[in-house]
Amino acid sequence: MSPRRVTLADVARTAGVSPTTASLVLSGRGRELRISQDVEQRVLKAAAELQYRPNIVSVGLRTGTTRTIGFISDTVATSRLAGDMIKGALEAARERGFMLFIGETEGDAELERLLLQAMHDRQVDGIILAAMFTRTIRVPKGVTVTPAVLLNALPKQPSPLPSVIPDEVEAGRAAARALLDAGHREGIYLIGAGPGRRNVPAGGSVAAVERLVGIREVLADAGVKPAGGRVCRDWQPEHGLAATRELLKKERPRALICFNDRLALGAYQALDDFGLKVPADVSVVAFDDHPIASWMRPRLTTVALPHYELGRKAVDVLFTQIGRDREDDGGEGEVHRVPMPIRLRESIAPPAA
Amino acid sequence: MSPRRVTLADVARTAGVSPTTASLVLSGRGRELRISQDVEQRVLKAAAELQYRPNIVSVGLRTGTTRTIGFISDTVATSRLAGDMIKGALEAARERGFMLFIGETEGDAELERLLLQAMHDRQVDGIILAAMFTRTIRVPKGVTVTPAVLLNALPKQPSPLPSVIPDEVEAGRAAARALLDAGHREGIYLIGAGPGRRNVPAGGSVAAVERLVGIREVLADAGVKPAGGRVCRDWQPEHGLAATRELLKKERPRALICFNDRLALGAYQALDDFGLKVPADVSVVAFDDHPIASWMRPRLTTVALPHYELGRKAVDVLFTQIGRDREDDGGEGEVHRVPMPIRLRESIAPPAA
DNA sequence: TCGCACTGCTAATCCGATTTAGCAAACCTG
DNA sequence: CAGGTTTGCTAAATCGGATTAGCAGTGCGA
Repeated sequence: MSPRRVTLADVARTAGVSPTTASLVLSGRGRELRISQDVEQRVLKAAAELQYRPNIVSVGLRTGTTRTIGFISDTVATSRLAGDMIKGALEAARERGFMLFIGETEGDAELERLLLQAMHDRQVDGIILAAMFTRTIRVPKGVTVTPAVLLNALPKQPSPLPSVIPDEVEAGRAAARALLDAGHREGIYLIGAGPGRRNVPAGGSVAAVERLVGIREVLADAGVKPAGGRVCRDWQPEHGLAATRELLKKERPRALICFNDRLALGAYQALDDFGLKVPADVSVVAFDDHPIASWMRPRLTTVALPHYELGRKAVDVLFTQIGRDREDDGGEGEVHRVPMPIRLRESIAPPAA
Repeated sequence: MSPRRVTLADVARTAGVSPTTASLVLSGRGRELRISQDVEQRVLKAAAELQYRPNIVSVGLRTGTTRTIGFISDTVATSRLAGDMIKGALEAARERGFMLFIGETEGDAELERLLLQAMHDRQVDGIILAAMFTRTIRVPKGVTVTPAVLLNALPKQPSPLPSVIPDEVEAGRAAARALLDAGHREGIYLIGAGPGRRNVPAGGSVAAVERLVGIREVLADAGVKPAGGRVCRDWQPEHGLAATRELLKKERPRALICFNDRLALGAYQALDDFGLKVPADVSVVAFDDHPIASWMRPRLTTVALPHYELGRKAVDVLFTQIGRDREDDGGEGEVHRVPMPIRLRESIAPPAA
């Protein structure tokens, strides 16, 4: 062990005052409690010289606040997306002098319970419950004893917890608008879900439902109707490949709205198989802004999931919860929607004449 | 706030004993200190009924151990790779009842200092210093006051800290062996580094150096010499594309060893441009097992970076450090090498006759 | 019957801060 | 100059456990 941490008592001793006085000065309440300028200076000087830093564990025991928040997600590692959420949360927390505990449940309710316990045992000041893919989740009981926020998730049952989610409806609108802006009116097909409002994959994906709503709304407003669509059970490249191949056997699309970038990757392959060029023959727009989107040739225009911003926002919302005097815990939690910016790249062109 | 946490005093009261006795029983030292069976049972029963859980903050203050470890990396979010490392560390820690603080320095030494401070202030029991890309790092002073481990990194200056890194040399051997096993002897080109021992990109990438060593060793042992190689300044798809195009203008390779999967993605594109088929015309093997490796067509054979295992191993090593009585802190830190498994997929075939 | 060892438990202290209650000295005030 | 107020600081309690020192009560031998 190093030469032992410097404690408040050490500071008090070198300043020649009592620990009480030292504490008062260092917590900024010295003026208020009539500590003289002289003593104040001595304490400050001693603290600086000794490089005193309060022991947060001790403060935590006494005051109950540990300047720590718990971040529990269903999956951290599956994609870089979660990493960005964590990063956003991390930075927002750090700016306030807070640290993050992280935990991963892998969808296991028992593990979730254990993690929540472990965090409560460490007296976290608040908890962020994050989902990798936007979806509704069952809010575990025992979360509400502490300020908490749902991140990228909505409560399955009514709950007072606030949520932070991407604005998927607006994202759908943006994708559709991008095609309309390029002049597309016909031959617009959807890959992954649609064309009907109900044509969504099972599993309660919020993204599928809301993106579809936004797309249909903008198209309808422009008097355009999607020429067709394929629901994909899962949104992996192979499904995009299969669905697009299927489509190309019978139809000749002018534009594809793929429900995520991985589907679009498969769609590119299928288009290539049929000798169709992106974007000259077929325009493609997708969602997520996964790293592959900028590796694909031509680079894919896509509506980005703002993971970093979601993480930051969750911390912001959590802090307003912490700040609040938790009287008003009745009612439904607010839902905060974070904008999804469109990344215009090379996969959209005006329809060939 | 919930109905207040149950404390040891509560347990003692309902069991009708002193807090001391309750503490003794619950810490398992009851037998040793001659607490009667009867009392022991009463305490246990009371604890179970009240669902008592010790307040770790309090224990931390008294004993100095918080069942918490700090995980500081240069980048969390840039790739899913870090996510897997964190996941491995997370699970290994959880199995021992430990939680993880995470922090991200983004290469900023000042931020690193602040994070280390923040973690020390919270009395972490140990620290993992992780790098995203295997490399040598300057060990910040002040780390050694606590048990610590370098993850995916080697100390730049001599240091007593142990390191956990992927076994890149063996990975290089495995990649070369895979080609030899398929019957390749000629026209083997390296993309990203090589062919000479010194032909590595600037920046001190451990991966470049060690993979190259392993590749050259196995090839040399088989009496084979690489037909050529291209150093790529950065290992992104566009560099792989450019380097491979350059190569194909003059040469007709039979096999490519790409120094990572993203280079291989570019190489695939270049090969396609020249009308060459993988693996019929050219076999390709790479490193990392990035998610794209299994999305590429044909699916890429690659030597996997064992991020998950690296994370686990770092925690294991850290615990032996924590367990140790830190007398023997002289000498160099041990280096633990984690095997990199090869993922055989579809991108290697015997050379055409 | 006294002293001693042992058994079984508890009182008191400590970890490092915050916070409440209060005390001595200086200063007024009439 | 006694009595009250202010000023400026400190003692002591507290948070929730772990740990050390020690205290009754019993049994046993001399």
